[in-house]
Amino acid sequence: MEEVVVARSKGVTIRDVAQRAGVSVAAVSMALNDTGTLSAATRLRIRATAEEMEYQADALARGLRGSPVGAIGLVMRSLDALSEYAPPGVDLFTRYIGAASAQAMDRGLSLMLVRDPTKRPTPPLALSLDGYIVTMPHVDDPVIDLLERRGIPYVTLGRDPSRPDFTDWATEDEISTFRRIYEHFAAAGARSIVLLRGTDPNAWNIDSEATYRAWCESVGITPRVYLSAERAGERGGEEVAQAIVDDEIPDAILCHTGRQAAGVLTGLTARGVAVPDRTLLATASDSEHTRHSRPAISAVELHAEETTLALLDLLQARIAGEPSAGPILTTGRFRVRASSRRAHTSG
Amino acid sequence: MEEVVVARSKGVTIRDVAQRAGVSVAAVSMALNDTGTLSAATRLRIRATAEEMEYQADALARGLRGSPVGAIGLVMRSLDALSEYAPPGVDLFTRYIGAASAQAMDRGLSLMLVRDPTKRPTPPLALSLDGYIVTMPHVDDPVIDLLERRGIPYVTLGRDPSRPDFTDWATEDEISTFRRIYEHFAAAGARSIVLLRGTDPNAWNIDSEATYRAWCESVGITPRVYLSAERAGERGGEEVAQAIVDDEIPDAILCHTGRQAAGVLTGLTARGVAVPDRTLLATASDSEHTRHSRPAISAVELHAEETTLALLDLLQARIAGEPSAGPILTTGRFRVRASSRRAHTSG
DNA sequence: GTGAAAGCGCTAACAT
DNA sequence: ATGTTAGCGCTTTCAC
Repeated sequence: MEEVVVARSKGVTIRDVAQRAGVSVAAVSMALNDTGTLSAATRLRIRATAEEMEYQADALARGLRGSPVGAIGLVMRSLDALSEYAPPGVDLFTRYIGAASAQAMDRGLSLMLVRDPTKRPTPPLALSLDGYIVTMPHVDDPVIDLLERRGIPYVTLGRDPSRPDFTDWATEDEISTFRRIYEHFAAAGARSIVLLRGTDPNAWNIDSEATYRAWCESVGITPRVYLSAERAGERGGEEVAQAIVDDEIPDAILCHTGRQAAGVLTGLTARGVAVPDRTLLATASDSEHTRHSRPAISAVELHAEETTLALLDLLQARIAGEPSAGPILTTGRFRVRASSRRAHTSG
Repeated sequence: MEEVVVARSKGVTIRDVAQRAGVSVAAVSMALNDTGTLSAATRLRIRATAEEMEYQADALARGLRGSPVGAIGLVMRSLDALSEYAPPGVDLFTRYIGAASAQAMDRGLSLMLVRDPTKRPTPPLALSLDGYIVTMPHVDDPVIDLLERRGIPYVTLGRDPSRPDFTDWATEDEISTFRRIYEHFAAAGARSIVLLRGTDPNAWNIDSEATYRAWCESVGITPRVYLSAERAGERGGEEVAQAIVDDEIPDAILCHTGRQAAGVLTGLTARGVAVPDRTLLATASDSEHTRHSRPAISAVELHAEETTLALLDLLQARIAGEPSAGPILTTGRFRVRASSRRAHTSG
C-alpha cells in the first residue's frame, strides 16, 4: 500500500526575485507595491526581473500580513435559513450567485459563497475575505454583528431592519412593485386581497406587510395576512391555501415566494377554487414553478444583474473607504401571466 | 480630511489558547489536529479551552504552511473565451455556478469562480485553493498544464480532449442526446440535416461533430457542418443562417448553443424560411432565448445539479488521494418545443 | 509526553 | 537609497 502524495510546488518567491535582481526582499516588496523609497532605476529593474520570472505574490502570505486577498464573500441569509442549499426549482438564488460571481470577476475580484460564518465550524477563509455581501439580513443579525466586530466591510441586499442609519444596501424596489400588483388586482375587480408572506425576520417580510396594510387602508380593504415559513416551500403554501379557503375565499392572493404560490395554486385547485376565474394569484418572486405551472403564475421578474452590480459598487466603495452612495433601488418587472388574467379582461 | 481606517481585529490565536491552557502552542496544534504524542488528558483539556474560547484556526496561516484552505475553484473555459462573463439570456453558466456553490457548501467547502489563472494578473487566491473544477477544457489547455505543474488536483466537466487516459471528468451525456435529436428530426421526416457547432477547441465541439458524421453515415445522409464562434452569439447564428439558406435549405438544423439557435431562427425567418414548417430547429443548450422565442426552440435541458454533484464527488476523491471513479455520465432531457414539431405530427 | 524554535512568503519598521 | 529583521498564525521537527 503506497501513498502517492503529489507535492504542491510553490511558485517563484520574493526571495528568488531578490536574489536574481541582486537586492533585498524588502526592495522587491517596495518596488512591486510602490511603497518606500527606492530609486526609479532599481524599481524598474526589479519590476523587470519580477515580470521576467513571472513572479506572483502569494495571496496567503500577503493576507497573513493584513493585506487584502482579492476575494469577497457572499452570505445568503435566506439560504442559510432553508433546510437545503439548492431547493429544486428555485433559481432566484443561483441567479444571484452566478451574476455576482461573473461581475466580480470583471472587477478582478473573486467571489465565494459562504455559509453562515457564525455557525461552527466557520468556513475557513471566511474571516480573511476583503468584504461581504449579505443578502436579506435578519433583525439583529448575528452575521452582521460578527462582521462589525471584526471590522470587515459589508453591504446588504435589502435594508438591515435593525439599522435604519445604515445606507450601504441595494434592493429590487419591492415596495412599489407590490403596490403595482395590488393595483393590478384591483383593476381586475378584486375587492378582497390576501397576502401570504414568509417568516424570516428580514426587511422583505416586514416592509411588504407594512406596504400591504397601508395600501389596504388607503383603499378601504380589510387586511388579511397569512404566514408560512420560507422553508416550508410548496407544502406550506398548500396548507395556507386550505386555511384561506376555510376562512373565506378572497378575490386575489399575493404570495412572497414562487414555491408558496405554487403550493397555494395546488391547494386552491384541490378545493375547487379556480384560478384565475374565482381567485387571482401572483407572486413576488419568479421561479421555475411560477413559469411552468398551469396556469402560469404572474410574478415579479428580478433583475439580478442590475442589483448585484449596485452591490459590488457599494462594496468596493466601502472597502476603499469612500463615502456611501446607497441605498440603491433597482426595479423589477411584474410579468402578468394567466393566473391573474381575467378572461373578460384580457379578451 | 481624516482617514478612518477600521482596524480588522483578528480573533483568538493559538497563542491565546496555549497561554490560557498553560501549554505550548505546539501542544495546542497537536491537540486540535490529532497529531503528535499527547496524553489523552491534556488533549482533552486543550480542546475544552479552545472550544470555550471559540478558537478558530486562521485559514491563511494554515494555508501558508501547506494545509488545505477549505475552498475550491471553478474555472469556466467557455466563459473565459467569451467577451463578457455574463452574456444576457445565458443562464447555463450561472446555473452551474450556483448549483456547484450551493452543493460545495453542503460539503463544508467554499467554491469560488476564478478567471483563467494563466492570464495575468492571476486571481490572488487562485494557486492556493485545494482543488479545481475546470469546465470544458481546450485542446492542450494551458489551465490544465498549470494545475498539473503546480500539483493542484482537478476534475473537468467534459473530457479533456488532449488526455484520453484522464478519467476524472463528468459530463451530460451529449453524444446519446445528440443521437436522440437526430432521430427526432428523422422521425419528423427530415432527410437533410445541418449541424451548427462552436469553435472552442473542446470535447463538446469535437465529439459532437464526430457523432454527427457517424450518424449521417449510418443513415446515408451527406453531412453539412457549419461553424460559428461561441462568442459571436446570436449574431453569429444569424450569419450562418444566411449561409445555410444560400447553400441549400435543409429539413432540420441542430445548433450547439441557445444563442446560435436564436440567431438562426432570426436569420431563417428573415429569409422567409418558416420554422418548423419548412425547417426544423433544435439546440443542445437551453437558455432564455430558446424558451421565449417564437416559436420556442426545442432544447436539451441540462441537469446542472446532477453533474456538479458528480464533479464534486470526483474532486473530493481526487483531493483525498482516492482512486478515480470517473468518468461519470449524466443524462440531459430533450424537450421538444414548437420549433421542431411538425403540425401534422403533433396533431 | 511536552516545549522550544524554525520557517511558510510576505510587509513594514528600523538600521545603515 | 538600500538592507536587515521582526513578526503575521500556524505546523512540524527536534530536543528535552
